[in-house]
Amino acid sequence: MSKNIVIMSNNSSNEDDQFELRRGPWTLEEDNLLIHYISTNGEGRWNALAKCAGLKRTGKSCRLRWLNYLKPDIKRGNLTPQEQLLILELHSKWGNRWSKIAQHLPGRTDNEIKNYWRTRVQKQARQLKVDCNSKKFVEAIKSLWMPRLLEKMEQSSSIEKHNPSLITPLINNQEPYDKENSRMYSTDSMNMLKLQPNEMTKDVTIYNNSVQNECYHVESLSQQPDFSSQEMSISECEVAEAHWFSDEMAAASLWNMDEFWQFRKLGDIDI
DNA sequence: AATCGACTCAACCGCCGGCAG
DNA sequence: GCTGCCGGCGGTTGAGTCGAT
Repeated sequence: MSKNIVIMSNNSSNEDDQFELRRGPWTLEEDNLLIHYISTNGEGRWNALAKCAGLKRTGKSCRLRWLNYLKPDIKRGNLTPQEQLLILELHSKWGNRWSKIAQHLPGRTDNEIKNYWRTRVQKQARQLKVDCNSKKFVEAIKSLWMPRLLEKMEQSSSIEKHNPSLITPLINNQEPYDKENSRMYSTDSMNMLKLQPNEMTKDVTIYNNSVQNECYHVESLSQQPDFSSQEMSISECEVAEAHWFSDEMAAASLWNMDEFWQFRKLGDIDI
């Protein structure tokens, strides 16, 4: 028997109560069944839905497939800088509360955000030999990576002003803000101004952050710092981070924004 | 062209809380 | 109050893909 089929039983001798339960990847036919059923009957009551729709899947599996893949408003493709920034912001606030974070990224699922965090963010933490939940890593994010994302956002909005057609519609569709107070999230430590949602793609008043004026002498640096030492102060950490940023191997995989880290210019960050 | 390792992400698993009986 | 069911959530897995050698 295929490992993707499980015989389910409720301990009854009645053969009608036994059925094959499918597992693994969904077929197009199953997708169509689920979509069609939900479009006519709505979602919810997933176990009953699975049976009524004629799907040999658990209710959980149906729910997951619908919420993470089939739902019409699911947004596909890479996370925008805005979305990445928001994830970093919200994660520093709430930790691994993926569903809560996902509520503030329309069209993005908790699963997607979780995967992003595990594959992109945690990878960087591993390379730095630092716990991704540590204060040092959070500081590195806030003092270096978030500003980079903001710069990219500003760059995008600047390009948009001159040639709006170049900007992906995804950016314009973002509503990354707290619905309760209709203000975009911001990082106090970055002195970033609070923005109205519709300001996201307009001129962004960029934070006051020393990183902007940081001098990276990249040619003289080759070693990745060891962030694991608990004695290292935050300021030392920042210096070490600046050194680490010169490591193209490490930098190239940051946030899936490879082009970000190809700078080799002394005294400036050449995006 | 073949192999191998790293990476991605859809899907599953286990746990927990809410709720109805 | 107890029990069982269900939905939701976070953690984990593994098949598929891609790039390097």
